[in-house]
Amino acid sequence: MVGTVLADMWGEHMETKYRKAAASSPRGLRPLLRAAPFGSGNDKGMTQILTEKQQAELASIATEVHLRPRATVYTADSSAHSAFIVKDGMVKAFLDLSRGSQRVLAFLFPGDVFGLAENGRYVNSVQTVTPTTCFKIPVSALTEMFVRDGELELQFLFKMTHELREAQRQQIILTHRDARIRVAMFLRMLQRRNDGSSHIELAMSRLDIARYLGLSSEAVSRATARLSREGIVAFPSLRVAQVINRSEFDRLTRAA
Amino acid sequence: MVGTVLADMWGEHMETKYRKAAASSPRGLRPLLRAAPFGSGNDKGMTQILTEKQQAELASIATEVHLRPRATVYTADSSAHSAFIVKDGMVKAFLDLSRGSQRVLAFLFPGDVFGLAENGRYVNSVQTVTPTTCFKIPVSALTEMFVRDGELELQFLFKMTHELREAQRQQIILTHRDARIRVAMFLRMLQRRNDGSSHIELAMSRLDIARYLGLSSEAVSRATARLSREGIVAFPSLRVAQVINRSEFDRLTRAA
DNA sequence: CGCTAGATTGATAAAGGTCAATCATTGTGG
DNA sequence: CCACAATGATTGACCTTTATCAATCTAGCG
Repeated sequence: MVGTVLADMWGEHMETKYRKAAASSPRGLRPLLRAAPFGSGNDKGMTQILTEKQQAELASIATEVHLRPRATVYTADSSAHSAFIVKDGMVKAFLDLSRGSQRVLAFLFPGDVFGLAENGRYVNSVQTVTPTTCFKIPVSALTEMFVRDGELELQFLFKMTHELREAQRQQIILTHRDARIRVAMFLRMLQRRNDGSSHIELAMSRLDIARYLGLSSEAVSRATARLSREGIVAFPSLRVAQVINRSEFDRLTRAA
Repeated sequence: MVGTVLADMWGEHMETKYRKAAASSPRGLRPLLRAAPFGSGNDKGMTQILTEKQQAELASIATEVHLRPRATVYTADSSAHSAFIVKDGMVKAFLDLSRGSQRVLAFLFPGDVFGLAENGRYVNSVQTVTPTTCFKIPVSALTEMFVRDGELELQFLFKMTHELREAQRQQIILTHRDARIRVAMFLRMLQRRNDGSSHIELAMSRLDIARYLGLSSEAVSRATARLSREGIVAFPSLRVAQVINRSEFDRLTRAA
């Protein structure tokens, strides 16, 4: 039954490749989680929070899934059997609203978790944006492991708390009327995701950015054009942003 | 040290009353959590998810805190030592932005958790709206308990996942341009919180609603006036809403 | 090298923000 | 108990900004 459902979603045209995660080389292919703990650790900000042992534990019940761009991982309301951790690439969580419009709720990067359902149903849909590798973990095995290993479970609690913060930051962005500010804050979010460099890779389309920021794609275009014209952010190509005027950029995005 | 910080926030003018939760009568005074589990339970939707034993465990490390309206529970960026569960009443989580404006991120009702920090700092501020009783739980004791009792921890994982969904629903609301729809969706959210009755109690001010919906208070006024004029929702008093035209109300709020 | 989906730019109209004034409600003090 | 003060809510006028529609341009990709 599970196989049937998965076959529907990851049909033959997807060219997905499965592999036991545990069978991989011990280091690079294990699940990682990016989040911040409750208490005050030595280092501030997000870091990898799993121990080697926890990674190995997870790997023992995880499967690696390789997906090409724009592949559907799952759709909202479908029966939920697995959770996922992004290993490499980028996916978007979204909902299709009534009249064909789409709202992007989150972009998920390596170390992010998605697919933790409610009442056995996924609450939103997830599609890949770039070529993506995910760890796929049966929810039943995961919850069993949680009960046995409270430390591992705690890492997931940190992670979900962290994702809640991200969603709340997104709320802040969405309440700003000015499209220029929304786009700038969005770029700052991507910047934080990476190393904080002024060079920002935009893996998603302008339309997906618009869907994420609650704007029309035209408004996003005009906002980027204006940021460029004002010498705050340069866009050397469609998929690259470069912060030019750091202080002005900070001023724009320092609304919170 | 903890006492010092708390004294700053809950000073003598607050008239707060402390009481060991465990010393209370066994039933009604224990912490409850409202959320949905990952898997498919028998009943859909939110329910109380803690067992009697788990409630007792929590109660053993919790303190009851009574707060009057508009009392500050904690402020953003302050040192975080305790998490909270709303027992009775209602609080708001918010952030004060640069030029005096305020964004309300969430309203928290009985069974909701707040105060799970990141890196030892609260990420937003929390104030009571109505007279409120909270269970106050030291984070250190809570995390220790988590490691011992994976089942209890799992309930908190459910809860935080559920709060993430709430935040994402809020994102959907915020992306709608029409103020009337935002207000209607907000009312529907409150409706779901309670028993789903067409009679909706509004504990918060219009201004707080505006801050939550990313609107001006004028826009909220106009939206409620229009809903009333159109015979969709009646407002018999400032703090009560009554859904009149159910089908039209559903149509407006059935954007997702 | 042309094709197609995505991105940009322009013009128009609708909707909410803002400023200002009035009304209502709550809480206080006489 | 009432009057008044103060805060919150509502309404109106005007203005800014974005959604929308439409046309053009660009970048990948076969």
